[in-house]
This record gives sequence, C-alpha cells and structure tokens, in this order.
Amino acid sequence: MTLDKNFDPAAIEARWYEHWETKGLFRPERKEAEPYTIVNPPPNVTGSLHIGHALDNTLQDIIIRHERLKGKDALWVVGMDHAGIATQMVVERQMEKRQDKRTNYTREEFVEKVWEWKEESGGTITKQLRRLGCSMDWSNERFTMDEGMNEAVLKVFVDLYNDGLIYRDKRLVNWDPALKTAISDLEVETTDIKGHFWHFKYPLADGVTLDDGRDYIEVATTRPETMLADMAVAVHPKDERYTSVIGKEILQPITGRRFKIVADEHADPELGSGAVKITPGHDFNDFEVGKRAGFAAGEMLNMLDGEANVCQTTDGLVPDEYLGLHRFKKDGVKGARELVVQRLKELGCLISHVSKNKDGEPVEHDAEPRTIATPFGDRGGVVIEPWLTDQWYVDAETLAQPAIKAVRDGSIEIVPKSWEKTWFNWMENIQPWCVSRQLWWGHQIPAWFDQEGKIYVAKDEDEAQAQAGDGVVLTRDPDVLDTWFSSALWPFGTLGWPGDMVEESASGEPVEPRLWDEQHPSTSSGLTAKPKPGSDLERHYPNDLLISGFDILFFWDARMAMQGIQFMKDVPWKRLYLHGLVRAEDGSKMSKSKGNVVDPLGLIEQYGADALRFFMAAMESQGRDIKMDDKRVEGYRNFATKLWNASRFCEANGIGASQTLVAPKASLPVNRWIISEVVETQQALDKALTDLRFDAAANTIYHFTWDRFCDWYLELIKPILQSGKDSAAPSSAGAESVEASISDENGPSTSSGQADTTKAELAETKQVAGWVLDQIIVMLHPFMPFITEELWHAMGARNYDLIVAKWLEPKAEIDADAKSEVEWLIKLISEVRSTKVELNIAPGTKMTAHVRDGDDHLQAKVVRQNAALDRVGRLEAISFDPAPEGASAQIVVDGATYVLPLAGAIDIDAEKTRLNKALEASQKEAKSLSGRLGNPNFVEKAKPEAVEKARADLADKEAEAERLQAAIDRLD
RNA sequence: GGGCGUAUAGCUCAGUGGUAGAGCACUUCGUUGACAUCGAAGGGGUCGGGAGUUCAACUCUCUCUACGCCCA
Repeated sequence: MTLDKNFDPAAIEARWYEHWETKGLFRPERKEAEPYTIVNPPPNVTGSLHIGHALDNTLQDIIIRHERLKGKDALWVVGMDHAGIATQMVVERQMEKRQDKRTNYTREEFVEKVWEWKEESGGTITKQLRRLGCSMDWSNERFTMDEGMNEAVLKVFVDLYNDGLIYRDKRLVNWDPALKTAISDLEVETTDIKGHFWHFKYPLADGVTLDDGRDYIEVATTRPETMLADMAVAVHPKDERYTSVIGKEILQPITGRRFKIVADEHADPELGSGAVKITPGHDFNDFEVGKRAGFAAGEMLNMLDGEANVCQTTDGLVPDEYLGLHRFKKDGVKGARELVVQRLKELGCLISHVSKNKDGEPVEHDAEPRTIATPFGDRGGVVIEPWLTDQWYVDAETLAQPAIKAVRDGSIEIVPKSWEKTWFNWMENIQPWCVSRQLWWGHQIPAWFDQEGKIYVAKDEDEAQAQAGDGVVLTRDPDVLDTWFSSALWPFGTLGWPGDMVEESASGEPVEPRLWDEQHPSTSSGLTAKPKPGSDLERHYPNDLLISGFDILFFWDARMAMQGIQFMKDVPWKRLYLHGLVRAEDGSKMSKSKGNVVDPLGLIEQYGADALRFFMAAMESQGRDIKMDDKRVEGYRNFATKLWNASRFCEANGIGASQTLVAPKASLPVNRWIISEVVETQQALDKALTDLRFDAAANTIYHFTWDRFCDWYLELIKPILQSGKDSAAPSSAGAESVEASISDENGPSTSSGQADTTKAELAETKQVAGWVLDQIIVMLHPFMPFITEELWHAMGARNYDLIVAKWLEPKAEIDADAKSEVEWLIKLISEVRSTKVELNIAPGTKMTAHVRDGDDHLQAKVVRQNAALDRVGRLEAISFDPAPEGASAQIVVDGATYVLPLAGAIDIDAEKTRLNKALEASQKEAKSLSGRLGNPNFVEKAKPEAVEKARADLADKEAEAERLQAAIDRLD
C-alpha cells in the first residue's frame, strides 16, 4: 500500500468510521478489564450538531479513546433526549402547515405521530456525531423515553412520592402562555426591557382619609392589568403616613372590589408612594404577602386563562369589556393593560408623570419610563405569567444536601475547581423543582385522581386501582414530566437500572428483585438494593467522568447528582469537567437569530474532522470560552498533512510498522535521543490527559511530531538512510563528501558518515524511526482518529486496528548523553544557519569549521555527527587545526568557538555587528545574574538550587561573552 | 445588589515566584525527491493601572479600571 501524494480527509473518514462501527470496536469485549465510563449528554432528538456539541463530544472522545488504548473496558454511553417541549413544537408546527392541529387528535394518536416523526426525522445528530469520529457505544443507544428509561422514571417518581420527596402543591408557577405549560425556574430567562411605571389613585372606602387629608392612596405598578385581580394594598407597618388607615378598605375603581389595606414589610417606604397594590394570584412577591395577609392559595383571585387572556374572577367583578382581552397589547391589538390605563385616566385616577423637555418646560405623560426586569420563557419566547395552578414539585432542597456534601468531601471532583462555588451557591439556595408539564409528549405522570380529588401514585393503573379500592373511578393526571427529570437518571438508567438491581437481606443473601414493593419500596423493606454482580450497572456506576458545558450545570449535572445519590447511594461520576462555550470569531455568542452560527459539518468538509477535533482540543484550556478561528483549524489540517508527508517519507525509505511495544535497542545518539523524546512526550501527554488539560495534551503531541520528529529527527537520519540507498544501488553521488574528514592527526580520523554507516546502524535507524512513527500515531489517535488509523494500516501489516491498539510502553530511560549531544548538534546547526543569513551567505553554501577550545569529547561528537553536520548543517569538514589567516565568521556554542573561514568577500562590519549583538545579549544576562548573586539577601535566603543555578548560568554566560569578545578582537 | 471569570506579541491564546512562549499574521530568503497545506532565518510584548508581601512578582495579596457570564 502506497500513500497518496495528497492527504484527503474526506476519502478516509467515512471508511474508517464504518469499519470501526461494524467491527464493534467502540466497545470491544473486555469483561476482565478495568471499566471506564462516560455518559454522553443526550442531545435533543430534534437537534442537529452545532459547534458546542463538536467541542463537548471531541473532548469526551479523546478521553474515551485514550482509556480504550490503555486497555480499559471503556464505555461511552450515547443516546438522545426526547426534548418534551421542543419535539412537541416541531410536530405541531408541521401540523400547522397542513392546517391541522394537535387537538384534532386524541392524545394517543398525537403521541403516535410524534413517535413516527422521531423514527423518520429525529436523531439527525447521531449521524453527525459519527462524522466527527465519536466512538460511542451505538450498540446500546438509548432514548430518554425508551422502555428501560420509562421504567426508571416511573420507579423514581413513585419512590420519591412515597418518600415524601415529590408532592403536589397549589402555588404560583412560571407559566408559559405561548406553550401553555408550566416551566421550571431554570427555564425562565430574565431580560431587561423598556417599560412603563404607572401611578394611580386608589380611593379609600367609607369616607376614610389619610392624615394629610387625601381620600386616596397612590399606588404604582408596571402591570396595571393585574388590577383586575387585586386583593389588597400593602404599606410598611412603620410607615407613619399610612398607619391610620391600616385595616381600612379600598374601593377599587374599575372592579368595584373592596379590599383591605394591610401592613407588610414587603412595602418599601422609600419606593414610590410607599404603598403597593397586591395581586397574590399573579405575582410571586404578592403571593407571599397574600399568604401573610391570611389568604389561602385557593382563595386567591385568578384573572387569566392559560393563554394569558382575561377571564372572570371567582367574585365575578371583572367588567365584561375586559373578558377575552389579552393581558397586554399583542399583534397590535390593545389588551387589558391598555384598557385599564384608559379607564383609570377617564375616572381621574391616573397620576401623570411630569418630565421636562429640552426647553425646561414641564411635559405630562401617562407613565414614567422604566427598565423592567422581565421574565421570558426560554423556549416559547414570551413573557412568563405567574399563574396559580396545581403542579408536582420535587423537594430539591432535601435531595441537594448529599450532592453538596459529595463535592465538599471530594467524592465528586469538579474541574475546573472554580465552579465549586457556583455549585454550592445554587444548591444551597435551591427552590422546589416544578416537574409537571402540560404537554402530551413525555413521561406521563403516574398519578391517578378519584372523584374526590384524592391522589394515588403507582407504577400503573392496576396498582393505583388497588390502592383506591374496587369501584372507585380513577382519572390519570394528564401531565408529563419535565424532560430533565428523565435525563437526570441517565448515568444509571442507561446501565440497566432498575432491572439490574438485586436486593440483599441483612445476611447478605441475594433475594429475588422486588422492584415494586407495594408498601414503601425503598424504605420499608429492610433490604438493601445493589447492582447485580458483573452487570454493567455494577461495573460502570459511578461513571468515571462527566464532561458537559457549564450551561447545563444546574439543568442536568446537578440533578444527576441529586438523583444518582438518592437512588444508587453513590455519586453518578467521580469527576465533573465543565467546559465553556464556543463563540463566534468576534467573541459574541453564536445564535441563529444573529446568523453567526458556524456549522461544524462545514468545517469538517473544509478541513477534515481530525483538524476540527484537534482545534477543539488545542483551544480547550480550563475556564475559558473558545473563540472560533478558521485559520487555526486550517493550521491543524496542515499538521495532519505534515504527518502524512512524514509517513510518506518513511514509507519511501523502507521504514514501516514496528514489531514491538518497547523501544528498539539503539546505539546511535540520534536514535537514543528520539527515543528519550518519546518517553518525555508520553509522560507529558499522560499527565495532561490525567489533569484534563486538553490544550497541553494537544500541544505536546503537536510539537513533538512537528518540531522534534519532522524538523530534526527525520533530517538528521537522512544521511544514514541515504547511505543505505547508495549501498543498495552504488553510485558516485556521495563521493564528494567522502573527502570531508577530521584533519586533526591526533584525533580519530574518519571519513564521512555515509561511508561509515554500517548495515546495523541503518537497520537500527529504520527500526527506531518506524517505532517512533508508531508512537506518534498511537499518541495522536485520540485527537485525530481518522488519519492515524489510516497511517497505522498504511505503514504495514497489523494484528489489530489502531482504535484497539495498545498505549505506549517504551520501557526506556531518558538518555542524558544522547540528549545533550543532539541538542548540541541542533544548536550548532541553527547557529550556522542564522550566521549565514546575517552575513548574506547563501544557505546552501558548504563551509569548513575550525574549532577553537575543542576537547576530546567534542572531537568524538564531531566524528559521530559528521554526516549530519555535513548534510543538515552544510559543514563539509570540521577541523581542529587553527583557522587560516583571513576573514571568517565565528560561532560560539557550548564553550567552543567555531571559525568559518570565508574565502570570498566577507562583510566584516556585518560580522562585527552580529558578534556584538550576541555579546551584548550575553553580557546583559551575565550582568543580571551577577547583580542577583551580588545581593547577599539572595545568596542567604533564596533556595540553594536557585543560587547554584544562577552561579552556573553566570559562569556559562561569562565564558560565552569572553569567547565572543575574543572573536571580535580577532576581526581587527 | 451578590458571585464568578478575563485583561500577556498585530490577532487568538498558553504560561511558571528566579533572564517572557505557541499558532496565525508580518519581513527576508529558499522548488538538489517527504512536505510550498512546505523549509530556513527574523522583527515584534515595560505580561491593564496602582499599592503591598518577598532576596526576587507576569506569577501571591489588596485596590482601581475595562469587558464578559451567572444569580437576585
């Protein structure tokens, strides 16, 4: 197999993905291996892959592939979320297009249609995740409404109810009039909008007046329409303006309703008139005031229907002209708000707001302009109405306590740690979680009502009937559960809970599972439920890691923690990694409405999935959002191409797949050096991945591959490989450099490295090069799975696919001698190159170097590296004899000076400038070091290592400066 | 109002109590067979302002400023 000249990602991606999936390689059978588990945040069934998914899933895939390579039983659970509201909306919208609607069908028919939609059009995203290369366990793909999850949801609901942790309550709820359902407080987004603040007169009844003689109380409101359901006016108990009227009554001008003036600390004397109207049925604060004033929730007046149109209150006092109006102006049609203002104005009850125009003249307005923090539904997009209804609530406060403790005691580690505070802050102030939704699509709540309204909660109707007794007519609660209620069970519901639980008696003997204990399943049986030994549930719960965006920390992560601990008696995952958002190039949030959404599939088509993945990893530093940058994705595409070409080079030189996991035995310094570099790279990479530093991990492998392997190692071994070719096909190509030799008579005399290369050295080099390339391919695989799998097979016959290959075990030490020798070589060659540029000498010019102050050790190195110095450094000969008289360039490297005689014209001034620049740099550093060492405090108080290092550095720099000075002097 | 985060090269971002780094962009040079999706060599930052701790601060503390996010 020969690699194509050009690397084309699209040509290999689909092929390898299908190969992995059909061979079942995403989850190979490894029952004996240590388990490793991640559950994927289930994307919405209606969703398609956006750039945030690309980030989130790339990170997970990197970890899971790494763990799989390390031999673990790596399980990445995948599935979809039924997305109650979103999905129902999609299907209803489709119906609208056909002039059809949900209510033309029975609930069963409609739900059936949603399932049909799901089968046909849902789950686009699962195909797209495959494009990204994600190695989830599709063979066990789940859905939050599948049978198993349904069983889990029912059990959780029933158990929580029996334990008093779910209850039904009548209170104000966040009502979305567009979707006609309750939503949880997390689904409300508060936005500042420009609004108005109206001031009205509320007449006092029965001829009562205030101390100042007025016969009305001034109240102000941003929502005049709620006036139709006012039940009180509140004043602060200590507000002397109003103490005399507390307990007296107001006669509401529009409805004619009479209600009391109550004392309540909610009224702020500093704000407006100090008196506030109270509408307990339509405002969260007023609800509390109303309760304190003695109104039961059931008595509170409601003036709006589910669409927020005005309806009659139970006291029948809302005038007919208001009935049916929307709460406020909608689609250009005036609503109750506008009419209330108009009528009050006509009645002389509106207090105008007076402002001054630009000429300083007073101008009257109906209302004062004001910015109002307004709640909007995150899905429906309309203003949320606090509405008095019966809903199901989860006692989140109780469930939160162990979740708080788990983070506090380290059972859950949150990465980055800075999110802990947010976790605690939210959990400690958590509100009851409203879990019922007035939808048809979702898990219908397992609760039945008899004709008296008594509640029976049970797993099914038969159970409920049994509880209620024969002959009682039961009606099932039509509502469904919040989608997050089911996704909160993901870490165990997907692993076989509750089916794979067994109960153990006190003696430890297993008992037949009794999942639906008729009394109190979880609390009264006296048995401990445990996962069945050997089951996925037992092996994979707790999960090892959860990776999610911080935006779903409360929605999902926190709720998983609560439910996981409650039902599994253990945390859902040991670590929680939170990443940021992917932002548009200008730093703004991507949104469809702004039209600045970047499509990850477009990037994949343009640059390849590997490049996009690498970008995500390289940009993911903890605690920061990622700004989209196409140029950078392009750069990582180039990186893939670079690796491709390096592999082609190897292939062309007979370098192929290595046969061993351990590093080959090597004698040549360059080979020993690169093996050491592999060892160091692996250490850095493993550490970065353990620390979840994706950026560090990506950069480590990037720089090793490009800067070390391609730029130096492959260049340095070219002479060796070349000689192999020459000997295979003898030619005179290398004859010229055979002349290059060490001319010191006392030193070891040698001809060029090419001639000197033995078969053994060539074989060793090929082996090492092949081995190193393999290590790169393995280390890079979690980041760039496609190109690496392709190269893995292209480089030779393999016993297994790369995705299930073995992680590195070089079993090699870091070779300090080889390291220092090759580093010297690189430094010398680099210096020669930059000297040439500065002296305007053509880069290809071959030169001879004369060494000053060289010792035996250096001579030996020069001999060993002769071929590389010649081919890569363009130093055709290195002599230990003094340089001939005449102009020359001089280089100082590691305690020796290399004099490069220049036969032709040399720009002495340019060389002087160059040397002086280097001298200044050395002197500057030496000065700084000697200054520090001259400070007695430093020598006394600093760490001894620091002092030692400073001394050593100073000696080096001073010596270097001396040599440079000497070199300059020789130019004169 | 409370909380969190960020300010480092033209841009996007790493970074460590002990002489500032990467990618891109920029400048110059380079097609002798892995790679022009490339190679070689460069230029460029008083690490947001101020104060403090320390022998030593880009790094720790405080404060100010600017921006962003979350909660109320």
